[in-house]
Amino acid sequence: MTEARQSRTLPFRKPGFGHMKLDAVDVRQAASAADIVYEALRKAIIEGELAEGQNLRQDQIAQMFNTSRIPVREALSRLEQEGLITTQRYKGAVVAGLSIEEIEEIFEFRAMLEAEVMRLAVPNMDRRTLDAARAYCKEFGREPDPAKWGETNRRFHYSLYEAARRPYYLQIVRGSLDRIDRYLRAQLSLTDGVQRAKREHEAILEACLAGDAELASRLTRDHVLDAGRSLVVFLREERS
Amino acid sequence: MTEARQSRTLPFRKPGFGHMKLDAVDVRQAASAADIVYEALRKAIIEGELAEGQNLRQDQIAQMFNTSRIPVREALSRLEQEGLITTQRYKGAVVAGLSIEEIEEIFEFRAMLEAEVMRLAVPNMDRRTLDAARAYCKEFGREPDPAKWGETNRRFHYSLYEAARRPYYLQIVRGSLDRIDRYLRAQLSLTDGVQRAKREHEAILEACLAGDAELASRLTRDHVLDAGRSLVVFLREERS
DNA sequence: CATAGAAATATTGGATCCAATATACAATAT
DNA sequence: ATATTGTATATTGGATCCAATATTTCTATG
Repeated sequence: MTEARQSRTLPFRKPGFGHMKLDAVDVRQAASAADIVYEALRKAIIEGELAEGQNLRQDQIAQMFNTSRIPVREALSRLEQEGLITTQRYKGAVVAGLSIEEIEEIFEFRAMLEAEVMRLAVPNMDRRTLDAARAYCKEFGREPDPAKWGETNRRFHYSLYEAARRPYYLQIVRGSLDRIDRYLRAQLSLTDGVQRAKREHEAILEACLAGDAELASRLTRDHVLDAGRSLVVFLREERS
Repeated sequence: MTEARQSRTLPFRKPGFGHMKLDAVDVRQAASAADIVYEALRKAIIEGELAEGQNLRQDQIAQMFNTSRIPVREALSRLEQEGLITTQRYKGAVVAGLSIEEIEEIFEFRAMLEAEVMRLAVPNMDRRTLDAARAYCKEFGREPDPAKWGETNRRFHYSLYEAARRPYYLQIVRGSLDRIDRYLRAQLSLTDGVQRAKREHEAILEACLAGDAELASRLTRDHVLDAGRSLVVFLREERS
């Protein structure tokens, strides 16, 4: 709910009201019912709370949110556009599953994309960015709860990527990460992935601190590819 | 309409009916009203028939398609997810405009992405792909109607990119191209862009025929960056 | 008992209706 | 005249209703 509103809330300051110390919120961008349902479903799918193949009944979801099916349908159509669910006419929506080939392709894509974003980011990294990244890196290393690894992992990477100042790139990063986040979380939880991820994060951070864009980029690429390979091994085992 | 249905139609063949030569369509995936509205609006926006900032009244659109506002709203929410329109609660939707900075960023992104796709595609190009690409290349060179340049341009590039056999990459290519296609069309029509594009297409095709992935990739990158630079010059002139 | 067909039920897609909000414009006050 | 308030209209967001389709259950029949 808060998240939904935040996602539509921009810094807001109408001119001529400087004297009114009224921490005002731009009401025009308050979250609609559809926004709330969309954010909640997206989160649940990304975090793996809804299993792939799980049916999403409009009526049931509407009742859970105390609303009608209309906002639910709008949320579902957005999720489908994003690739997180698939729908069949008159049959309904299910949480999208990915084949191993699709997962491999998305990891390959992410490796390329995030390496490039990192290359663009390093030259813009200031003290504050690096401090924040260091904090998130430590947080990831210390986090004992596997359920939170996905989230802290994402925060660490984003804190660095933001320095690239490329909103469009980041939007694509978000989309591609959304699609495979569930699997990544499973891999972190169920293998030795965290130890390795931790070491790789530290190496990436080091390269950023040293201002070595080329190295940071290459390490990011390898980091993503490593996770992908490890995940694919894991899935081939699981799915056979 | 046809396009809408196509986008949901996958190769379909029920077993046990091999003798029935009845080019059957999977009715389950027939286009819904929302699909039709979505495809039509998307096409109109991409081709620049709807000017940026143009507002999209639900009722008006619904009447144009002889339907109610419900499918229109679903189409609009998909378009917003894709970034082709922006909406404000209780105020409605308008065709999204891009700042010059945003346009530059998307071109930079495309240059990276399409160069990579080309690198991956070249090793898989067979005779048929190359013949098709050659035909599209000629078609682009011969096309006298500026309104069709955008379309033929896209066909040429896609025919090569498809060899990469990377559906996810292609989906992202489509999304990024959708966002700036309008401007690209304007640039092709209103500058000497076509002549240059034609030469560059031929060079790219040559590299593909020679099987030189690295060269084809670099030429693709430069091709996109050239178009972007030329467009930005044009827009800075126009918008000042 | 197994199975094909029919009836009943559930679910989605779309139309219509109502409420919330925005916009345009008139009325009023300073 | 200008600014502010109130009112009418337009538009969107959401609820409810109906039609189209899918799924399940029941029944008849071999």
